[in-house]
Parts: sequence; C-alpha cells; structure tokens
Amino acid sequence: MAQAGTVDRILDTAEVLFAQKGFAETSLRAITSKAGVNLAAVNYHFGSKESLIQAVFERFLKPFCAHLDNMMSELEAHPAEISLERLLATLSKSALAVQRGEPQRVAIFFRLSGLAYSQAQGHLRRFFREHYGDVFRRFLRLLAVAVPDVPPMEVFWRVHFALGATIFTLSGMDPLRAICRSDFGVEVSPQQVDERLLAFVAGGIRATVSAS
Amino acid sequence: MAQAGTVDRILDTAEVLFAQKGFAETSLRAITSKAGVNLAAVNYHFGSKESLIQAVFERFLKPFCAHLDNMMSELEAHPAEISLERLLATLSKSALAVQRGEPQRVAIFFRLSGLAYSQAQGHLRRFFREHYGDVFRRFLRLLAVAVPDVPPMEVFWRVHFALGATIFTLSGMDPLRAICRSDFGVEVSPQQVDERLLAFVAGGIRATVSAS
DNA sequence: AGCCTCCCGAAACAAACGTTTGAAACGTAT
DNA sequence: ATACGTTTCAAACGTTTGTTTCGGGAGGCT
Repeated sequence: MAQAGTVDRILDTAEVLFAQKGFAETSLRAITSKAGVNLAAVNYHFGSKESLIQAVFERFLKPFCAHLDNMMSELEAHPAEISLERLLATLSKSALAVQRGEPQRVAIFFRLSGLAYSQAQGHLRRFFREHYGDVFRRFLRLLAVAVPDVPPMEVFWRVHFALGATIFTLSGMDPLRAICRSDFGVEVSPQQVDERLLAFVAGGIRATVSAS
Repeated sequence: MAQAGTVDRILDTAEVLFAQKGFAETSLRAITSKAGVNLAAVNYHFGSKESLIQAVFERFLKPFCAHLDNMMSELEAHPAEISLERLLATLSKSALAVQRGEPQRVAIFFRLSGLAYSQAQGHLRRFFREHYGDVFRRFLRLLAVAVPDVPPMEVFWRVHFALGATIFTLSGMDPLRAICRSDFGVEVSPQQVDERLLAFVAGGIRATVSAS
C-alpha cells in the first residue's frame, strides 16, 4: 500500500475514517489530507462524496458476495450437506474474504455496515437492495432448507434479528471487549466473541416457533 | 402539543428529525423552523447542539429507567418469580413507558438508540455509561439469576447480542415490514414482530454454552 | 513537432453550519 | 408606573463544508 494509486489511497483512507467517525462527520479534506492527495481528487475520480461512500462499500461487498456465491453454489450442488452451522460458517468465511491482508479490515467492514444501517433512509439502502438483494434472497432460500421446522417467513425475520446482533456486536467489538475487561476482569479475544455470537444466533434461529 | 412551551416544542421536533435523518444530518435551522421557534432558542435553552441531543435522550431514558427500576425492585423482593420471560417482558413494558400518548414514540426511541450506538465513539457513549450504567448492571445481575445455567460473562455478551438484534430490528421496523410484505405478500404488525423477536432473543440467551 | 487525453495541484466558490450578539418584547413584583 | 430578570427576535459572525475552476505537466499517438 506504500505507493498505491490515488484512487486506492483515497479508498484506503476513507474506509478507515468513515469507520472511525461516520460519514457526515468525516470531511473530504480530512480524507484527502491524510491520504496525501489533492482535495479535488475525490470529485475527479468519484464524482461526489456519496459516490465515494458507495465505492468504499463496493470494494468490500464485491469479494464478499463473490466468495459467498461460490460457496452457495457448492452447497446447492450437494443439498444433503446443507445445515445451519454450515451456512453460518459460510457467512463467517466470506467475511474473511474482505480483509485483503490486514485482519482489521473485517472490523472496519462491520463498523461501516452498522453505520450504513442507521443511515437507512438515504441513498445507501437503495444501493444495497439494487446490487445485493439477489445474493441475500439466495442465502435466505438455502437457510429455509437448513431449518425446515421454521417457516420461511419466520426465517426471514430471524435472519434480520441475527444480522442486527452481528452488526451491532462486531461493529462495537473493541468497546464491548473493554467493558467486559473492566466489569469481569477477563480478556476475551475477537475469535471468542465470534464463537459466542454464533452460538447465540444458532440458538435464536432454532428457537421454537410461538403459536400465533 | 399544540401550544407547548419553546423548550418542549424544540424537543418534540428534534427527536422526530433526529430519528429520521440522524444527528449530524439534522441542522438546528431545520429543527427551529419546523418547530416554529427562533434559531437562537436552542443555544439559549440548551447551550449547544450536543446538549440538545443529550436532552432528547434524557427525556426518553428517565421514564424508561424509572419504570424499569420499579419493576426490578418488585422482582428483587420476590426472587422466586424471576425468570427470563419475566425479565424480557419487563424491558418490553418499560419501553412502552416512553410513549407519552403517541405510540410512535417507541419507534423513535429505538431509532435514536440505533443512531446513538453507531455514533458510539462520541460524547453519547460517555453520557450513557455515566447516567445509566447502574441500571444496566442491575438488570444484568437479575438476568444472571434467571438463567443460572449460563455463566455471568456469557450472559453479559448475550445481552449485548440481544440488544443489537432489538435495536437493529425496532429501529428499522417499517422498512423491514415493507420488505416482508413485498417478498412474502404478508402484512405483519409491529406486535407480531415483537413476539418473534422475543422468541429469538429468549432462544439465543438460553442456547447451550459451547465448551471453550 | 504537434495534439490529445489523462491526472494533479492551488485556489476559489457558494452554501450551510453552529454560535453569538444586542436590542426589543414580555411578565411580574415592587 | 417603574424597574427587573427572562425570553424572543432578526441579523450577523467566523468556520467549515462539498464542489468547481483553470492552469499545467506527463505520456502516448499520428
């Protein structure tokens, strides 16, 4: 990354600053000065700040969805191997596809996802639904196969519950670990948090369906 | 609310606009003009925009915590009645204490909580921990009694997972219901979402603890 | 050479922001 | 009626924002 091109230097810096302070709170000047590029470079290469934000997400989501698509194709070819644990592990593995060398990029990815969700009424929700709605629905169909006892619509809602728990947790991973350390005097690694989260999510998705 | 005082008109308008567009994206001019008060009124009555944001949260959190505190005291007086379902219902009831007539205020409350969490590194996290950390820890202790099979630290993490699922879901309630309607052709009420969420959360908290 | 396209750089732009000011209007008690 | 503390108002302040402009340089092509 030492002497990457201007576009990549902007993206590298923007994703870090966005994750640290939010989109509106991060000015183009903060990005360009830290990236060592001219202020006008953002509008020249990306057109606008909005497009820069979308470009940051695209750089994360493209490898993520590509990896996820591949693994889902494999699973669909061998339907007997489809299970909840297997599907959740697939998500977990696909998330690792975004790190490109630096493991911290996974945390940045989830921080940004959390930010994007809260800013939901803006341009980002449209962007997500347009570009990645198909991948999501495909995953939903596989999941319905994995937990046949849970009706498809119930699966839909529980996936969103699980998504909330995941984004919320991984996006605030470091502060949560700090609280855990100060309240319990125990140091837990991000991997241990992942394990706990997976157990929680699996338990929630498999919960007995209430009669309504 | 027709002719309330300036302070309340500002708070009423601010909480709606903040929930719709976010804190940084909502200008004081937008608030004051919609509220029908002078621009300077915010700085006169609250001191700054940051203080206004905290005042908005305080108006939600004070009745919420008061109600929660009362119900926790009752439960502590009759420890035999402590159960996970009972505790979750306590939270649910306390959330209703913030609506002050208009039911939509509950949704606003959770939207704001979601926003606050994503903007976590700012002044809000300090504000929350200082003012409401005790109530949270008290609830955590009760919960550890309700699920004795789950170690306290595991409970801590699972509460945060559940918090994420809840805030994420309730903060995006309307868009999620719209997706559900278009994808499944079924209209679900917010109450039905609450029921599903409670089942998910209970299942997650009670999940078997993995050996690590 | 000339020309063209792409990229960078410093400067400037208008707009919007949170905040401050000082005077006018208000209600109330003396 | 006068004086006083409180609240409201229009206007302006200085900064910061995203975006645009325009000159110039590097490299490829005819």
